[in-house]
Amino acid sequence: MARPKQFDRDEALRAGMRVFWQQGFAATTTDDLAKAMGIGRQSFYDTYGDKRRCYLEALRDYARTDVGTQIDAIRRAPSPLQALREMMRAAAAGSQERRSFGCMAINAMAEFGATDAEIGAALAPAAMLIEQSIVQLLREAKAKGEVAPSLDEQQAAAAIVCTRMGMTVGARAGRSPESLRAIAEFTVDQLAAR
Amino acid sequence: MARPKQFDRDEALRAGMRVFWQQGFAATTTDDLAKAMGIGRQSFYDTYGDKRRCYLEALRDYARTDVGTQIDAIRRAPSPLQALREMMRAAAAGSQERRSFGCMAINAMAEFGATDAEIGAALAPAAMLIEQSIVQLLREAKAKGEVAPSLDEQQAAAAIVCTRMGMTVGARAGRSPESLRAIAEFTVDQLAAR
DNA sequence: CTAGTTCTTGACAGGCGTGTCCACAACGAC
DNA sequence: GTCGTTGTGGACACGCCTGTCAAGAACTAG
Repeated sequence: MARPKQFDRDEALRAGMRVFWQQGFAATTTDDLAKAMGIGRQSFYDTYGDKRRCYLEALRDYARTDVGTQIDAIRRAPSPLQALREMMRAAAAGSQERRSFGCMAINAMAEFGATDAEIGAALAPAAMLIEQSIVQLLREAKAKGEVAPSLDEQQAAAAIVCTRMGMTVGARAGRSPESLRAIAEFTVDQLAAR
Repeated sequence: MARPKQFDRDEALRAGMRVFWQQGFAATTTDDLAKAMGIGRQSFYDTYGDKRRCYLEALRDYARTDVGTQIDAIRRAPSPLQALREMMRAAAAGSQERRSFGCMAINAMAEFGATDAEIGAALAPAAMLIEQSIVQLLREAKAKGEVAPSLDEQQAAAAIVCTRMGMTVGARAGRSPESLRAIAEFTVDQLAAR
């Protein structure tokens, strides 16, 4: 063994993640990253490989954390529909700054489209998991009579995911938290059984 | 008068627009643009100023055209709800390639967020117009009894806009046209009076 | 046909960004 | 304390990208 790193690898990665998240991949320079991470150029390359690998690692980490947070929130909710409501409300919550970041995964989709296989592979599992969780939630909601028995869970889940994505893009573009909140309530109310 | 330009200004701009649209601002080089436009470097700078101005001009043109197309489609529809349906279906239509482009305005929001005032100003009117058109559509739908009288048009319109944005991002990320189509139908069916 | 203006083409300057090299410093093991 | 190993900081090479320059070609007006 020899000299240990003077910074925490994961902590620095999270700092870099925020820069990528806000600015996107192409607009971010390695200088931006090293500065934000509080480390030197060489340490950056030694630790993360290069800009792209660092981005991919940050993106994977983001996706994992983000999904984890959402799944946790679902578990804590008292009922399936309430879980859904919290999930939608979350897109309207947080500080102005936090909302202006949007979602790193969505920003990545917009920046790269489906052209980049590695990035697609980093995002697909998370997207799948979220959507499947919502399907599951809707099944339970149906069993409890919280939504109409005729509801197609797959379709509904896909639509909800899209609405949430759109809310996040809207948040990044500056849509007001009141409006976002109203959208969240409206979307869930629409699902509620009548 | 002297030597006229050997290319059509608007046509070349549209070619450049497609490059920006697909790759985003930061990832596009002036060489990419000139090549795609079929013009020389100097002609590019003479005609459009610089990269950023060209982007702004393309974005404004995109927004205007896109809004125009959607408004036209609304006018042609036989009923308000049908107009809405067509609008949502449109996000699922087109070739694989076309869908993989997503929407340039949404890509711009994701790339720049609300930080860039000029870009925000280029997008805001179009976003407003679309959303207001949907509000109007919903009012008419309500008058005709196509949707429930209790519907809040503002909230509903905002939610629909978000869903549509999310569909477009999904399309860019590779979501299947069948799934997109199903989301479109589901969203409009949810609105229909019961 | 001539003159004046504008477009076009290729080259180029300057700056920025990425990734590497190297010398030195710091640390752990013995 | 010494040695071997590993992190750090500064400098640097190289390429790419943006925006400009200059010279020549093309066109219109008169």
